[in-house]
Amino acid sequence: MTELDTPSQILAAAEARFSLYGYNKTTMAEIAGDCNMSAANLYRFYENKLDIGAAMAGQFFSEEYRHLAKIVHRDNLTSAEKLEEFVLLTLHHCHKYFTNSPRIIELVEVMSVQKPCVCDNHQQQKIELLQELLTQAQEKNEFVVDDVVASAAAIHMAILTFHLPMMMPRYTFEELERGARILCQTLVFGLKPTVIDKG
Amino acid sequence: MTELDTPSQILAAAEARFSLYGYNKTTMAEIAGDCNMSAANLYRFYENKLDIGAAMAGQFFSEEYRHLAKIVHRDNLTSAEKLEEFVLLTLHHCHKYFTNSPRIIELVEVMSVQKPCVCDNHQQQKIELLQELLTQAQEKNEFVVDDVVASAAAIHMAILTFHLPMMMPRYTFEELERGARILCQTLVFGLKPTVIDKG
DNA sequence: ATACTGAATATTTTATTGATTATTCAGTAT
DNA sequence: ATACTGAATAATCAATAAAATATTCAGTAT
Repeated sequence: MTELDTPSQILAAAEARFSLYGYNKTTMAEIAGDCNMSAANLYRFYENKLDIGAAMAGQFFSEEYRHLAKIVHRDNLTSAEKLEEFVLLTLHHCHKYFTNSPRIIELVEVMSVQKPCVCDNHQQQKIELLQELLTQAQEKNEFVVDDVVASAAAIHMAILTFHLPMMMPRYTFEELERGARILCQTLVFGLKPTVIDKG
Repeated sequence: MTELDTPSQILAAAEARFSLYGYNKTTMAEIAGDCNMSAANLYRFYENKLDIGAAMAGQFFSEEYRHLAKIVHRDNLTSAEKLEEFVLLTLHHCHKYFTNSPRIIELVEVMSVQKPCVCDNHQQQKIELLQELLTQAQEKNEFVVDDVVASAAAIHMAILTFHLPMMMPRYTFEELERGARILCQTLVFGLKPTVIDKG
């Protein structure tokens, strides 16, 4: 068991409290107490409580990011499969935390209002993964993409429903999963019939 | 100038107040005063204040619906053009009210929490228009759609960004419009290259 | 009966206060 | 100097009281 440096120790204590009691109900004094230090000392390592929350949300987001990146970098999937896996993983991640960890959702909601850059960064990273996916697909001649940056942004807008916690209660999980699959199918194959030119 | 019946007169007075001062800041006494009647009398025509708000939101929604229906029923547009017009009109409507009429947005937000059926009905109507669009397209051999109901639901999920007021401040209008166009293009033509089978 | 009102009651909002919590800082220990 | 604390201050939250508002209803006028 390797020793944690003080910032990590603080973050671990905060994570335990935030997960169990929520961001708002956790006090700096409690986090400090768990670390056997005074509340004042926390400020030597984090600017304020919001920064501790941001650090934890950052970890949470980067966990999702690593999974998504893994999908994009796998070499045994077609681009179409990668896109679908990408969207379904996004949905599963969001749905899982929405149903099982209302405390984490609370943290994310606080951040999206009071520290939006944390969420914005995560969204931007996901857009960049989509760009990478499209660029790969372009190179393998699996997709034809005129403007990778613009298309990634558009796809990201389209799959918003599947990573907004507020959308989870509006649909059943099955509806969302079905919608995600059909949307991906449509994005890949299009609504137009495939032209078979026998000439 | 045709005389308004009492319910319409009340609704007109409420509309004026809600538009100018917002739903929450408008009192039943004020609406009644504008109609030269007592507050108690309003209850002979509407169950409560929420119902007056719902009636007004209903008008607001049905205005958008009429415009969208007009697009779906036009006969000089291809299905692809209809889909794009549909999404762009949705975006323009949302953006216009978000930027020019924060009071209307307030009303819609109150309804979405306290009388969600009003908003749900509107969404359902829009989904049905999309179903109609897809059915038409199917008949004209412009689109190939396996399951019209499921596809309409999926497309509706995908274009959510363009009718959620909360999304308006996250992007510039140009970004949203560009995203909407590219998304529609992608939904119609797909990301895959069109197969030209010369066999 | 129908259309309405004024006054009574119930509910919601707003303002006020006290208590809790976040944050700062002067100062102690090493 | 570096790591930390206790106590002071500032900001936020929770409980309450006061005011405003929504809603009901007994009753008046036509």
